[in-house]
Amino acid sequence: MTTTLADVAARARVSPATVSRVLNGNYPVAASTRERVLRAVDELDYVLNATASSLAAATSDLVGILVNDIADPFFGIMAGAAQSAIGGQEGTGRGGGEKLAVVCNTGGSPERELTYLTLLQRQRAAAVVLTGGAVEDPEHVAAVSAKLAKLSDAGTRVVLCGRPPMEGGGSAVLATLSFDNRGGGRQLAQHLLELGHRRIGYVAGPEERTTTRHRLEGHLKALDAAGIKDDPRLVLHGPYDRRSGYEATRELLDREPGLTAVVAANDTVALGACAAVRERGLRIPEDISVAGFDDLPFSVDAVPALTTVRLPLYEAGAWAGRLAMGAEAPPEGGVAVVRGELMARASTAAPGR
Amino acid sequence: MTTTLADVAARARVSPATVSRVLNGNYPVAASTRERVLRAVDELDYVLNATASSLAAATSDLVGILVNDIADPFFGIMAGAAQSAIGGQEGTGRGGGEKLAVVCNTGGSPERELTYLTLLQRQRAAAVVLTGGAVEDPEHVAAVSAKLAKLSDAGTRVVLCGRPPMEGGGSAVLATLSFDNRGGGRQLAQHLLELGHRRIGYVAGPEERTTTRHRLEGHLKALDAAGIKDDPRLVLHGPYDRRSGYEATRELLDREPGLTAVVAANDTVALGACAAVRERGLRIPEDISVAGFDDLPFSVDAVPALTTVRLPLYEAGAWAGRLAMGAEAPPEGGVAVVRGELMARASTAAPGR
DNA sequence: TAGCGTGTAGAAAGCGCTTGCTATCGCTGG
DNA sequence: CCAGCGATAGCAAGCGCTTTCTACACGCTA
Repeated sequence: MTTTLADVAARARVSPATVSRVLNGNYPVAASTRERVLRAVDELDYVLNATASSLAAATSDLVGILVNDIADPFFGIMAGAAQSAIGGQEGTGRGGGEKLAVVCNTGGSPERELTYLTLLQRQRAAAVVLTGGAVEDPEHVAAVSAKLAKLSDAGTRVVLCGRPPMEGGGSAVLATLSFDNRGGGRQLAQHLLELGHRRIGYVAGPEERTTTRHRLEGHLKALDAAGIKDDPRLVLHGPYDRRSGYEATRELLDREPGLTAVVAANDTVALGACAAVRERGLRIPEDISVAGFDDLPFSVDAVPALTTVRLPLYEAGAWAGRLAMGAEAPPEGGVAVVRGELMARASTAAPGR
Repeated sequence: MTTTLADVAARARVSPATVSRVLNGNYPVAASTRERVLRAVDELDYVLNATASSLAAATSDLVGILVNDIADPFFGIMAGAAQSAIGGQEGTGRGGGEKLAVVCNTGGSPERELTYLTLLQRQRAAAVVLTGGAVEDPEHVAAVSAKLAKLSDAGTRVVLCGRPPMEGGGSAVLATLSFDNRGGGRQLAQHLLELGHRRIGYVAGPEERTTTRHRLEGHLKALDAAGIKDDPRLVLHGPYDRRSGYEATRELLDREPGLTAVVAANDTVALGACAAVRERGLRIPEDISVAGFDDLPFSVDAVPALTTVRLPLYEAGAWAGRLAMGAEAPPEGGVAVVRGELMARASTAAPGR
């Protein structure tokens, strides 16, 4: 059978209570006793039963990190950073302290998001981190809101990372780190406007997500401020993947021969856009400027290096992780806006024709 | 306070045992009673306490998926597929059946791999899936082996996906799905040889990983069979990222002016290689052929479309997921070799000079 | 020398659920 | 007409830990 606390206690000739206290290290135990217990633990190769601990102590060491797309580095970087911040606290944790940070892939599906939240609620998770833009369907928003309230009531710390603050039900959320997507979109558009572009195509993300909407709003606002009126023919929606950028850009190039620049919803989409531009025999940036968003690791390596908005994904993820651990006080008001930084690189230049 | 089974039982005017049986659905309960219970569950918004269930039933609904790099789509796709296969079993699971599939990012670090395995052992995980190449350090191999044996003894199903079979200690492993990396490397090299290439550079992955070694071995074996002797100057090691491909390729181009092809450890690395080639003003494939490995989604979209070896990552991940669920019998002998398929595309052609 | 704080260890009562066994009830067949 | 049986429901004993409260030595002080 599996060895239990009692086995260890018997071998160390102490009571189970003492073993528990040695392992959790939050109660004075004489050095000699401690050592005896530790030796017994080693000899028996004992591993604490986390389910029993959780039940008895009414706490859990599980931390859930929800992501929209686990195959997308945007989420991978944030999730990895959060996981490091959470898991990397102690090295020698014999029994206590160690959290189990796990990432759950919703695939962008609202139902799966709720399913995972319920599953984590069942586990009485210590914390939950929700990353990435939210779906804007009111019904779903309400359902998530209610779920988060329950979790929060049950003592689970809820942190949002790269997601806009919840309207209303925000009291359930410990902290929100939201990206300034609007501002980033604006900066990018302004950059292109300053270079002299006037006909700018925009390949947006999926229609119903907050991230998509905010980036696009920033873009359009900047154009508007420059006196360029919104032209729906120059905006195309699609998933956040390379193919979408490729196809939408071909379409844009067809629709608008006078196009001099394409802004993509993110860097991955931008790479697809580049491919489409090149395929037409057009040069970047001489004929068409291309810009992305996020500044993923490959973007600086692209040829030509991609102009984009740098989001501190790693830093934000790590911050979220620390907040989820309760290792750090939440920002003022519970909400922090994380700004992006324009990275003007070789893929954008003054229009050449 | 949080509502418990007993609260539900009281409201439905039945015993806790009956509520438990309704929720788990593995014992006959009269339809009328069931309905009464279900209504009470709904009214009280009751959520099962998974830690208590696990403790009492000595089973867990946690399934861990370990990956080397969560920001790499190679792992993201496998993990996502496994998670779907595991989580997508039931939709309406009121109480039972639902597994919590979670991914843990080791970052390629052997210590973190072991830490996660211990954490999962503590949770008495139902299953563990290890993905991706293993580190070859004998000490670490032994430690992992021992850990897996413990897990297996405790009833955790252990599945390897995209990882070579464990030597010796394989009895702890329920099933191994290993990629035919050697065969893939060979196919790629043969393809280039048939096109007429003789001076082929190779940008390999990190030195101590099985995946790296196997792909390289296949490559060298094919060259050897064609009478081309191993030239260490044409093989460079580096991490599995774009930058590595970029830098190594610059180096190869410098070292060997007669080079006509570059094979990269994987597609991401290949993209870096392409960038380096283009930067030199060389054309792909006219001047230099480039090939990758994995056939990640972006590879077919690259310009020119990347020649590579397609690994059925999604299928393998889903298979691993089903095995981890115990939903499917393991392959004959516990080991299945998953073969890759050569995708000859536009980035390779006969050498032109 | 009696009285007491201090430092450690143990006893035991749960934590919220599952499940083997028992009890009840309405029928059916000999 | 009653033993016997199938279908349900309840009882109660844990699952392996944590933690409160209690117990026991000491070594002091008054």
